[in-house]
Amino acid sequence: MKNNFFEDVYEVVCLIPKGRVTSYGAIAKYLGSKMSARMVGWAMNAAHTRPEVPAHRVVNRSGLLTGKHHFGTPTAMQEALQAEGVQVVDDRVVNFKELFWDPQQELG
DNA sequence: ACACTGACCACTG
DNA sequence: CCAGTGGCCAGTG
Repeated sequence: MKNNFFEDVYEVVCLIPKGRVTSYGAIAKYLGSKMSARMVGWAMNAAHTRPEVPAHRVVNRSGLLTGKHHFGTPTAMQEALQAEGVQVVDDRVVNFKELFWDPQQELG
């Protein structure tokens, strides 16, 4: 695989603490100008090939579970989050602002 | 090489 | 709050 690209995204996603969430844009910023939020979303599509990647912890900038349709079932993402103690209502992370985990801030 | 798409984001009015 | 616009970069037909 020449796409290290994905590996960088996966690495950051795997670093997200349990019960916390982050956004595509935050990951993009952390990885640098080489990455854009759209690319992160695109990379997450390939995350299906990496079961170790907690893709459910990645939501859009408003805490909306935009990627839920890419999981096996429509409720898989929500249930995965709730299983970690993250409350989800109407496809949106409750208290998202508090649970938000910024890699740029937390890692360096 | 061209056009279109995509789990997005920020800015403007 | 909502709609429109531009940017981002790689994949696909």
